[in-house]
Amino acid sequence: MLSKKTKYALHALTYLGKHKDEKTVLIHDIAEEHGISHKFLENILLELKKAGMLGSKKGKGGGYYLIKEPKDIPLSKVIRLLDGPIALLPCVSLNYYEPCAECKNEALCGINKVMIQVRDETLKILENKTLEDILKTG
Amino acid sequence: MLSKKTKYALHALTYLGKHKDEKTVLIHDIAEEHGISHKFLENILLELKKAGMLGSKKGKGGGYYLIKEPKDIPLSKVIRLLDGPIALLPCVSLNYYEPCAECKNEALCGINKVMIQVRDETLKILENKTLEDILKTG
DNA sequence: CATAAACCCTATAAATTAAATAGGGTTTGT
DNA sequence: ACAAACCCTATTTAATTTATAGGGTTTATG
Repeated sequence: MLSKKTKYALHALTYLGKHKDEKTVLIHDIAEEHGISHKFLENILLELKKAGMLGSKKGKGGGYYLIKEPKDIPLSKVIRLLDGPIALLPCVSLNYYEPCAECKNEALCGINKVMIQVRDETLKILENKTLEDILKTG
Repeated sequence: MLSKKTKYALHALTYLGKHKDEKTVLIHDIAEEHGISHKFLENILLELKKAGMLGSKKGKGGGYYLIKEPKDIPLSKVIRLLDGPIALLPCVSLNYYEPCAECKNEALCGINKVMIQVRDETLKILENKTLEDILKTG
């Protein structure tokens, strides 16, 4: 399951996508709309900003805004950023690889092999679903 | 990512699959092979047994054994049993449904809609990969 | 140019979940 | 009878997630 961080991030991105015509959107408004803690959401928006998905404007009248087209924000990117690996095991993660302690020889491990296949097929799904899909479906 | 419980369960099932010709296999042997705590693994094997994937024989000379064909043990079943939902959000889980607190109207939620699609495609993968795939690939 | 609005940043605390341990009970082959 | 091995439940520990706290910096506006 996705963490609340990722879930909140998706809600925030959706909110920003729906208010694309406005210059900026306040943290406060997103937090209130979904009943999320303002401060918790703030941390999440900062991470999204650092990752290059959002822009922001400081000072009075400031706020956040999307700096990418919704179709260019795949779920895989949001999930990786806030939740970490998409792979089911560390030994098959592309971005967060670590060997598995209980596995003596990865090259001979059938679990490893199958999980690589699962990872590749899962990635196909999560790289193809984007914020645009969320916006048009909602 | 999968919990250690699920990972250990997969290793145990794989071990049992590889030793299908022997009548029973000891917890101890599986635990030692993979450097897993005997007691922790014991709890996992009990769960697998209650779920109907394993049989066991008590007393001296006893142990565990597979009671299903490896092809009839899909990853989805093992993951659901030990890790819970496969869906990425509680509001789209088939087996562990719960509404999302931050979502006012599920019927109008684009995140919900997209996650249903992700769930269905993910299930296709995890229901089709079975212990047999692990055994033949290893 | 003072003020208030709003984002920026880091650290810490609280809550929850996962992982491991403990300790005995029951069954069964020899 | 005895020891090997599974069975069961509860508790403890560790790790992670979630949330809070507290100030810092920037900027529009009157």
